[in-house]
Amino acid sequence: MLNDLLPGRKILDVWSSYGGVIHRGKNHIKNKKYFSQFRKKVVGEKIESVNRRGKNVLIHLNKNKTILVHMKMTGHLLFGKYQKAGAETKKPEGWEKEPWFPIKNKALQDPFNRFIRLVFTLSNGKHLVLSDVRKFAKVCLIEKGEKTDLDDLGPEPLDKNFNFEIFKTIILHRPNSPIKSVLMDQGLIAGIGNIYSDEILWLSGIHPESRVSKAPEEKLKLIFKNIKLLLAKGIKFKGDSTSDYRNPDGIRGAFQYHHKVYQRKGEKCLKKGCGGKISRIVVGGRSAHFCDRHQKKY
DNA sequence: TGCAGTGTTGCTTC
DNA sequence: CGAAGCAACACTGC
Repeated sequence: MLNDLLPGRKILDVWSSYGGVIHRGKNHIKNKKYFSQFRKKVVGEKIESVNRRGKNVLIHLNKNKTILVHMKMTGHLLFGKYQKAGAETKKPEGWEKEPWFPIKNKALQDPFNRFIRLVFTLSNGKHLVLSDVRKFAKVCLIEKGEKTDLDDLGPEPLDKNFNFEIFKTIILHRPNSPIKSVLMDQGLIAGIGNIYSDEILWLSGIHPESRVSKAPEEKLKLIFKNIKLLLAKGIKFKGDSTSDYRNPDGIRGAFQYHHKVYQRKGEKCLKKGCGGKISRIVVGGRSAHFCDRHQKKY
């Protein structure tokens, strides 16, 4: 979607609401002065293309520079016409926390889009903004040859070359770990988060705490198949807006309407004829939802 | 009212 | 090496 909107536009200016939204190098190093360095390097550049690696959005500029955006829990990128409040301008109600607000666009005026921490002013009167309630999101500039977080990511699960044998080899590097933690380890496989791991394991009929090496081959095959299936479904429905996530046009994704287990604690299992109930436990520090009947623990 | 919970990840400690 | 616990942060819902 951003790849339809951004390429060809020039970055005219960058604004941020707090020092620290811009990070540098590997491992999340924060420093207020990085913002001015970042701004100097990207202003005047033209956006060539946009793509994704794992959970990172990559905005490629000319001269071998790439802006990396990781939205973490509550970040989302929005695109449209925005205005910065001044002495004369009046903001919509509820938008007092940050100075930027969208002009004449109902979807962008969604209350979950209020937390505008970073603004790229683009050519032709449009803006790319980052809304992020919890301020976990991270943005950094990658210059050619620099080491980045991307170097540590596992393969893309939707890549045609990512086959069952590769999957099996990768996850068996952590034979005694719970399967859910392994699926969510970005260094093993890139891009699977908490919601998708729960949904993958429900569909595969395997308990989130199952040890990788104990799971039978046919279960691993099922998990492999369902990773591809559910990530593709997530993309098809334009993401999951259980919480605050919005698409670049400000509109909700629809994957939340297709949850079978995530956040269904205490409700009936939706698998035909199962009759089980959904439980919630903590695995690897994250909430894990599963059916107490048809998800087998190995 | 207080506290658990939250599309995530990195650091510290053991 | 790996696992657990905590930290970053702000808000919602029970």
